[in-house]
Amino acid sequence: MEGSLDTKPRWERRKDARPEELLAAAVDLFVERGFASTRLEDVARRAGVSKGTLYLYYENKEELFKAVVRNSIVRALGEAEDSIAGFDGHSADLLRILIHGWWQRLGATKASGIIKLVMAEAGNFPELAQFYREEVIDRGTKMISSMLERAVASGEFRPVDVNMVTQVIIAPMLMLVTWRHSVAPCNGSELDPMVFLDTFLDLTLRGLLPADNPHRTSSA
Amino acid sequence: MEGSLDTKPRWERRKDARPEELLAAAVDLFVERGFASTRLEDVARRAGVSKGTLYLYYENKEELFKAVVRNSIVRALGEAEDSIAGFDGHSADLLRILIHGWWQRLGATKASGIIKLVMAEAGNFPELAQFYREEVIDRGTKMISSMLERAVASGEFRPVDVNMVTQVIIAPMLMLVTWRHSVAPCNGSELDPMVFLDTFLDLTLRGLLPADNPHRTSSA
Amino acid sequence: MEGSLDTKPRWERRKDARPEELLAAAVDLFVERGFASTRLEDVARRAGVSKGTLYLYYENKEELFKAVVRNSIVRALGEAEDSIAGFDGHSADLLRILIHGWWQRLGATKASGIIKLVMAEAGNFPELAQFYREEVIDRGTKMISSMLERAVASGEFRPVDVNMVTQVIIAPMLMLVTWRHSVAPCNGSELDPMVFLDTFLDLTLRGLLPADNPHRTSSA
Amino acid sequence: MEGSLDTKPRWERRKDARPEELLAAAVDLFVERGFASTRLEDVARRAGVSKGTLYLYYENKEELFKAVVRNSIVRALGEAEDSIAGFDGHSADLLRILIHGWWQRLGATKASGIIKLVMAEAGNFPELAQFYREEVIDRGTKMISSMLERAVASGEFRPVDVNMVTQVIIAPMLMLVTWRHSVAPCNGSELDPMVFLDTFLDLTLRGLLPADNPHRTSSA
DNA sequence: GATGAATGAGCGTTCATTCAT
DNA sequence: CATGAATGAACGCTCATTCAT
Repeated sequence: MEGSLDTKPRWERRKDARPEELLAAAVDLFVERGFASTRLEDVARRAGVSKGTLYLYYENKEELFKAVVRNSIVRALGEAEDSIAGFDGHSADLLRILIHGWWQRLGATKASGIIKLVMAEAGNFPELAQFYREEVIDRGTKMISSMLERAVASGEFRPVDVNMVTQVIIAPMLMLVTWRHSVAPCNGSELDPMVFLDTFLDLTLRGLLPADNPHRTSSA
Repeated sequence: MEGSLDTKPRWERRKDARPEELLAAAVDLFVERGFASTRLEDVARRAGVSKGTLYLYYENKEELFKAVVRNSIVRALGEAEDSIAGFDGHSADLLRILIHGWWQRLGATKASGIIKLVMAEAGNFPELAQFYREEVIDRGTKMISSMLERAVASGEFRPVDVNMVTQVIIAPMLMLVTWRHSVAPCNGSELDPMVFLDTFLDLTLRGLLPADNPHRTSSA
Repeated sequence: MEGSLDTKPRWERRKDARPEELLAAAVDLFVERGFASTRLEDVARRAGVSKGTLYLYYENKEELFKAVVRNSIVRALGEAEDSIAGFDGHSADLLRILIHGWWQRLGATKASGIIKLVMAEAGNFPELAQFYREEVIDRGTKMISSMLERAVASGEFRPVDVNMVTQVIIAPMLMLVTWRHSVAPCNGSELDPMVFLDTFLDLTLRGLLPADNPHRTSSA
Repeated sequence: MEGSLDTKPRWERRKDARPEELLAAAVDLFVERGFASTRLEDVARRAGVSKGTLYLYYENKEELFKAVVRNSIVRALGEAEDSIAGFDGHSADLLRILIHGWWQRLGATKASGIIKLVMAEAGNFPELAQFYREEVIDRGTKMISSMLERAVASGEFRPVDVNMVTQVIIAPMLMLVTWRHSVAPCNGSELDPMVFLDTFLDLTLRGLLPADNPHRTSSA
């Protein structure tokens, strides 16, 4: 029964897999070496193909990088948006879910290195900076802002400066990423991400929720 | 009176100034473009000398970078060490002085971009990473740790896990740098550094000082 | 009645048509972009086949180009030879027929771009140059020369330096092609080909025909 | 006395010579192989330098080509303009001087291959096409047109369609170039350029000059 | 026969580094 | 000391050609 679902010749099945294989190799190297210092030939070799093959799937280095971003960060953003849309409960719990989901889907994965990389190198590659701003920053910011607005409007959260709080929420995630990829490797220091995020959540929710709200503790 | 301090002919003073001029040009460009993307020709041009001259003073790109680091971060570290050695007062005040001094001498200056740069690119340049670890990280860590140890030994601070607290103290400084150079430019967001650092100091000292210690408030 | 002429199944007729379709696509692109700059992938795509298929019909790029030349210029040359062989009249009229036929079958068609292309690029592709010399230049020259010799021998034309006159006859045709493909597009200038060719014919025949020959005017 | 005029160190004299050496190598190869097929490494090697050196003098391949054009065709155009400005005589003689000057300064030199090259390849390099149109075609056309206008206004030449005649004058020069670089090498044929140009001049001037003008014959 | 994925040699361009002057 | 011309290795990208299916 399963075999009947895939009647393609082997090389065609390979072709379907290629983009994924190339992206996998690309994330690894981009994270290891940064955008500028990653050689496409190395990406190709790590994916087990020749340099030319890479160009069958991605127009150039920047497009490859965009694909990596779309395949990790943008995808996770979409999933987060979906989980917001489908969520039916208190916004405090939604915020907890988002932050934890971010950690599991991005923060803890190799892809988080991409976030650090963009912070480090976007300045030198204006087209990438624009792409990242449009497809990640703007969209992510909007997602959190509108969630906050809804929560404020419904009275779940106290009236706050939504844009400011959005920044406050994003900050510790970037912090964690910086830590993992820049500080820890230089430093050997430890920082338990879950403890850090939960501390942050408790603190922030204490500020966002109206007084004496039972959602204050994560055990709620 | 002034002339007696510098009897060299002008061109020789110029010669003595060269390294400084080169370093000034180099910081600017390293901070603007990162290590890999900075072209030595641009550094030389900005310093008003030829490319070859640069090599008279610095063996190669990495040595130039090291010199930049020594001239800013390492120098500031030395000054901090001196101010510790010469300090005669309560360790809580010393910590305040160190943090504020860091902000004034490094955090608020262009050189803070170097810190971010190292976090971003050190991975690609192992020799730089090693240099930075030895001359900045290890030394800075040791400085803070020994200060803490002394304070704990003297009873000024409660007994704490010194290594852990060292990390806790370093973190917000890195945070601030990351914010200024990576987040703010992508984000337009604001973060008042002094407020941030003071908040951190109050919070941390509250944890470090024995109960009911008058040094708890910065006005003490 | 029509069906009886072609009893093959449709796909097989398609197969027979492939070479023609490929050649058609190839002329277009060679003329548009030149030999070196034409990508075989584009030729294949324009013919509606895959790149690999092209290689089933033509060994490589040069062979494809040769086929294009054979299918246009060489074929026209053959037809011209036939029309000479089958011609029964005065050589002056034959020359008129040849020149006009050349214009209709080649000069006015896309294939004339191939002539220009050879003039422009043959230098870079020695094998093509040799092929073109053997199959076009030598043969065309011989055709005209022998026609002239016959006409001189028969007394239709005055005794002339046959090789020289051959060049004189070829020149305006190349001129016209150069004009259409190299000068006009840079220049917006016009040049009525028929007027040009007729002027040339009148002029040349005036020189070739014995005095007071009634064939001097094209209306004869 | 002469030595005192050149006190530069040898390598500096070399530097002054480099552009010329590079241009010389470049004309040769561009004419031999065309624009697209000429490898910059070959140009460099022929000039006796490394590939990188070429880029010290010319930003890229197109700029190198433009420099070649400026150094030959555009320069000759300027000289022609000067000789028009400084000319004091009958326009028929001026036209003769221009045509003969063109042959000596361009037509008979290697640079004439550049003209052919542009006709052949400009289509594939839009920026080059634009450059050539602006700096050569437009300027050259304007030069001839205004000369004709002046001659017509002064009554030296009969009233004619100036733009049309301009094309008529340019045509045989392009013809000659095509002949030398495209036809002759394929053909072994000969065409005495001076005879060709003089024939053209006599013919054209016969059409331009008022009846019974003594300037009709070049011996005038 | 037909496909199209894969290859790899080749070229334009950049830039840290050297060295004759 | 200072110069800046010269080098050459490196890398992004292209495309004719091959070959497993």
